[in-house]
Amino acid sequence: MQQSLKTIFPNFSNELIATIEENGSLQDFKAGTILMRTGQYIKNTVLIIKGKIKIYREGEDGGEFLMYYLQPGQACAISMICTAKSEKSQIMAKVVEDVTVMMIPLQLMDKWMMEHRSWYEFVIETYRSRFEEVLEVVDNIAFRSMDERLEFYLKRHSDACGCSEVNLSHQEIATELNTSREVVSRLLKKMEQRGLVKLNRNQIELLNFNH
Amino acid sequence: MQQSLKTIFPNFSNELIATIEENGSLQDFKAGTILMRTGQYIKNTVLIIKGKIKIYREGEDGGEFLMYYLQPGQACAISMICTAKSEKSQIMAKVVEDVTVMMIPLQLMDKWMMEHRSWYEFVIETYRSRFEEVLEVVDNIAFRSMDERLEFYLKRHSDACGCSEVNLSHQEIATELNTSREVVSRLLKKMEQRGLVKLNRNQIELLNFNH
DNA sequence: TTAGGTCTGTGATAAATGTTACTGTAGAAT
DNA sequence: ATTCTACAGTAACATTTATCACAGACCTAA
Repeated sequence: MQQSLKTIFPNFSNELIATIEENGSLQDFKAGTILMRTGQYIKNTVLIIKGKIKIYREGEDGGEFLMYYLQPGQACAISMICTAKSEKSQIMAKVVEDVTVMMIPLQLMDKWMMEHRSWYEFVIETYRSRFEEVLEVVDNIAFRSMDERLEFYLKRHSDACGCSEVNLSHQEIATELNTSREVVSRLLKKMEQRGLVKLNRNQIELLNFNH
Repeated sequence: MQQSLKTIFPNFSNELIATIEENGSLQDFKAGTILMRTGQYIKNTVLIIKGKIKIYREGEDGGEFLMYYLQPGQACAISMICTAKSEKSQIMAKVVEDVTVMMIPLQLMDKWMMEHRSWYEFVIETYRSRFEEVLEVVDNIAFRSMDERLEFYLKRHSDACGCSEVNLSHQEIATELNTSREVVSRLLKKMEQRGLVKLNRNQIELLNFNH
């Protein structure tokens, strides 16, 4: 286990890894599990060991707007930010591929900041990269039209899963972009005509996404 | 001066305040100054002592999308996040009301995190509140239509300036919402008919904004 | 006063997106 | 095989937003 933690978080010092193993608790969750809901109080910082998580912003009307993915070696920035004051979560986290996570009680998160340089740097880097990712999300919805956003969405999905097939229904995609299924269907059809994708049932093959 | 810094940043310890005064440099900028451009390297962390700054996300086509305001007692989260690694700025900062800022060299920002508990807490709280603010921006553009976004924009402006007059042209508002002047004019006209505002040249009076 | 600029209002039109309604197809369940 | 359901395609239409065109109001500078 020590070996694998070190592999996933190569920048952590050995003492930090030992401390994490001593104090953290390893937990598994199945795909589909909601790890965190908007408005819930946060009690742990979450490190992703294995699997994938999607982070959503929820609208009042029940929309689930996709913000970004969390992958092994990453951590939930919101959980880090909020733990300090045990604030409510501003986002919703859903497991999309069976995960193993390391749960770290909030008091330790704060304590380690002072004791472990590598933890401090990890936290700062997590803040930075998540902030940038959210800024990119703002770019997309503020400056781009739906067809560009759809392309970006598909590209990001393929980056995250490391494959060129998207196994999602048009409805699921529409929900995560906060638009309607018909719009997604139409735009995908146009992309197929442009030779960018091949459409099958419950699957979209990405063809020329070598941006 | 010590007195006034303590007033603006009440949570800072006395030692921290003394250290800031010793190492920081106080600078004034006129309204209209661009304090930071997208892509510039960041060399300082910026604390706002007096005045107001607007933070924008710039689009490739020259759009200037308003993210949030910075006010006395606050700091630029981006400058804090980026200084650690001397990264490029992802945003543009414009002075909208003559400011006095305290510039803090990036090495100190990092050093103080370990030495001053009140600085550490301030930085974490800055991250948290800015992150939340950006999430609210995402909400607006992802879930709301232009008329709601315009109302929110006006409300935020009046909150920031503490008055109920918005001295901006329709064109300026349109730019910051990334829409066109005509749309803003029309929506404002409708709001006037609903009794929410009174329209004058270069000025919008907010009437029933007691949300 | 006149000329030129900026700001605002508004109609006409275009384009993008959202909504409704209906169809057919594939696969699962019976 | 039949039925049921989720999924996908698409036409028709509504709404929202963007663009183009133009006119009048106001301000400033000559």
